[in-house]
Amino acid sequence: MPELPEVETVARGLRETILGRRILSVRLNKTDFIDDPAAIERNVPGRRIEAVERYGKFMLLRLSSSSDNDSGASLLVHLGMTGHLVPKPAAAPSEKHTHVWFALDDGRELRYTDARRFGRMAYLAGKELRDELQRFGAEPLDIDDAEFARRIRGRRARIKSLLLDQSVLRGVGNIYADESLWCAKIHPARLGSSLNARQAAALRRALQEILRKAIHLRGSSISDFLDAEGEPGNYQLHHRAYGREGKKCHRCGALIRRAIVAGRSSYFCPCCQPAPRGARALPLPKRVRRLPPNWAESRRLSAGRNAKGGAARL
DNA sequence: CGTTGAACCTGTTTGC
DNA sequence: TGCAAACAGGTTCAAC
Repeated sequence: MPELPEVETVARGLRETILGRRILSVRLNKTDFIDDPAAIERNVPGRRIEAVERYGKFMLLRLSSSSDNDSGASLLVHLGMTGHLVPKPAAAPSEKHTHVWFALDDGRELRYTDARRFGRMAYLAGKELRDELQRFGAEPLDIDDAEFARRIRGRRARIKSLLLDQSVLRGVGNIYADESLWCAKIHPARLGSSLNARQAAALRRALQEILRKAIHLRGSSISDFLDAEGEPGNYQLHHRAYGREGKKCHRCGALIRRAIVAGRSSYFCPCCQPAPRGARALPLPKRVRRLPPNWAESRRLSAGRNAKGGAARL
């Protein structure tokens, strides 16, 4: 589910709702997605949430230091594909697949729910934390043309693979990789080293514009993304490539195609995004893929929220 | 270096 | 209708 814009949306929401709260206690259900469950039970209770930051697709809950050398001690939360982190009144019934409850000092609980448990949670401080964060690449919203070109044009891997590689850029996932490649008219199977400076610059610009706009619209809700208020995002209404196999390209009218690149479904316009040698799209399916279950619901909410601009059609 | 496929786990959609 | 296969926005690891 969550890529950079979705995680940013959740982080902003939490910043407004739980900043400054003290965590009184922790309750755990399944723990196979937690690095060291005992470390959380031991270190988190009694701490205050002093900041909520996003780092790539991670959320960092910065905790007040309890004593010694644990300054900057943080709770790292990665939502995986189906994770939700939402504060609820302690009396509210817990959703299915809730695995962590942080009791707050105001009668609420910050709850982590994750059906697939592809997420990750860890308590990290000091060098452990620094080492963990160091593994990741540049922040996509901050990177400049020179740095972007350095990280992309020197590589022989496919551009799609590079965009998804968290040690190259932190926070880009399948949706925003495809959307920015469509916008910059670059085929996902192109090699990083095959892009000229102009194309790299166009891609960096497309990526940043799309991420900013997606954050503005509170992320994309394809099936089950919900922000920290339990609301879906609206950016899925602006997708130009992702999930649009067999539909018309908004630029040229050709039918959007799908191919597996870097092991992931990749959507592109065969006309605007010319394929490198050997890259082939999958045959178009007989029937267009069905819309995700809460599409109508998302559209309804977006209609209310963005009253002015007729929401783009899928 | 880079690619591919499998694995982690559950829910939903698709295809026969 | 029913059931099995395919698929899902993520990451990691082994094997080649």
